[in-house]
Amino acid sequence: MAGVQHAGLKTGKLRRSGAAPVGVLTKVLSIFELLDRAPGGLQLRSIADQTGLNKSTAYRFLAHLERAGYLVRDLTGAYLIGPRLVHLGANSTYQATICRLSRPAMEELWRETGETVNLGALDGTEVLYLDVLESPHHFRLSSQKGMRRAMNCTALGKTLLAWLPPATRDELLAHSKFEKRTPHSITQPSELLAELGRIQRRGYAVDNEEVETGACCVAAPIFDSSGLITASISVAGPVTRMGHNRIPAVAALVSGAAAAISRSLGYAESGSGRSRPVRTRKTRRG
Amino acid sequence: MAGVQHAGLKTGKLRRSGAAPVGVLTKVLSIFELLDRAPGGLQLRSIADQTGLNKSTAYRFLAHLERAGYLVRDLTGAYLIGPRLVHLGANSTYQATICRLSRPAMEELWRETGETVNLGALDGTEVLYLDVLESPHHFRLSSQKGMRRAMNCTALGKTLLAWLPPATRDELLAHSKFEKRTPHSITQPSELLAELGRIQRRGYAVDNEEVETGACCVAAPIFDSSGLITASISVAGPVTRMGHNRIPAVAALVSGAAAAISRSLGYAESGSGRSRPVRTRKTRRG
DNA sequence: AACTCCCGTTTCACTATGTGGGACGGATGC
DNA sequence: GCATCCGTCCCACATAGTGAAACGGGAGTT
Repeated sequence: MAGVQHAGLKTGKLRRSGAAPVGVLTKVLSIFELLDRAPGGLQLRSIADQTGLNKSTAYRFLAHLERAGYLVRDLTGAYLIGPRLVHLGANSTYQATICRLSRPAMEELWRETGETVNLGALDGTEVLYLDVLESPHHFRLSSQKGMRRAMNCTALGKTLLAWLPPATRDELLAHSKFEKRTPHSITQPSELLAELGRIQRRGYAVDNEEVETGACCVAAPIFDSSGLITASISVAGPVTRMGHNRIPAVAALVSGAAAAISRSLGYAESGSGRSRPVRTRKTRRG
Repeated sequence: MAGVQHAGLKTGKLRRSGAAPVGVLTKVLSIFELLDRAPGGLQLRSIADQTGLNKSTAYRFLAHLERAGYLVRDLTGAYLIGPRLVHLGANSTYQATICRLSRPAMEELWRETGETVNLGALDGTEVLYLDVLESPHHFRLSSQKGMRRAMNCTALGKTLLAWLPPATRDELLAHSKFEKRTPHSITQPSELLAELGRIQRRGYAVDNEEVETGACCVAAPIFDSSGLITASISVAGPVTRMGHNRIPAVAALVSGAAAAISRSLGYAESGSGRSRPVRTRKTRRG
């Protein structure tokens, strides 16, 4: 016990969701995240130091987690993320979760624009259409769930590429093939890279008759709680209804929907606080 | 203090960690595992019911986990495994962990047999060599880390196939091609299936000049804490040193090493405990 | 509208539970 | 030999977690 420390932040009542946090949980999650950042594993001592937990407390947690198969130890005694933790999300494909969480926003977008709404994610070197809501118009762009398309000529694909970490993106581009479906399709790598830069600066992607002559498409990125792009949402319609002057308005709606989905995935736009110290219990009378 | 006072056994020799379990952890992990088995998500009420937790308690945990990004909620309020949980093990590839944990057992096996020791895992439709310790003999079987081979003609591959869940195995076999590297290689699916049955009954796999004429290989399966096969370990040498009469002895050593690695991965051979009820705190009178 | 039922959320007094300083014993290194 | 450092274990203490009950609000029924 090192005296009273009120020195820390005295952020008043910033708590947005009601229930009080559980101390044990805060501590255990901080261990998870510490270990996630340490591929080589960590010893009890350094875990205790880096999380600010008491050595006994950390030990109790680690021992419990090890017995449960969530952590493993190597011969030096270092703790590593274990099999049970790695496989946790494996059953319910995460894509199904994204699909389900996106539904409300997709439906709202569908109502607002009256056009076909698509949800897509990266799958291998292609875009996989996770979900589609078709426009009620007779003249519409028809897609279907489960369909795949090349990255280079769709707004969904270009969006996914634009926000991918550079290293991942470059490796992906090296292995993917560029389709030329219309005269507008971008097939030059250098040209595509320039386009990705424009997209990122602008905040959304436009497919101007690049996949189908007469078709126009506007897409925005969806991020998860770790800040990585996990999916992309788009509105697609004939150029007759999606003229140049309508695109900014549609883009605003698509971006709004994408932001809403990101939020429900736990994405907090104020990309902040990497390492927050764990508050340990303090005796009341210091 | 009800319950845990003596923490059970006083066996100093067994490396079982003796720290008393943490109630909150037990409860939270039971929520994780419940949600992992429910791809469609679960409501607060049914989570509380199925884990035996009090509704308030479950709520507090769920709210905290949601705020931390470990869980997400769909519009009906159902809780789902969230992005942070899915990506937890993603940084340190799990294969690196297996490698590290296997080292001691591999080195012991290497000392005991004096032959080349291989560690392999399934990667796509092939065997990926995760680690290799080469025999000190001048006449030896040389392999290297990162190498890939077809499943059908290696002891490692046959082992991985033999213990795979049948559905996974069948799908895999349908998409993989069979190499015929020597006259002994098994290329008939029906013949391979029969061999897999023999392997599973026997407990280990033998490659008798199926990948290289004059080479012999003995492999055993490695399981993780969920009971799934995650890797395979083998000893490889020239038939001149690995004669038929030496194979049972080598197989015993390989199986021992495999079992040791499985144990360090959290595998408990007494395949039990699917659903244990969570012990909740009892009201005072009991 | 008014009533009912069923959830999720919040509250609050109580005490069982997690806590952490300290002790023990085994490695490793001067 | 002595000095460190580490993981493990112990135990009295008081705080943090607990859960019954109350609250609030949406959906269905009359």
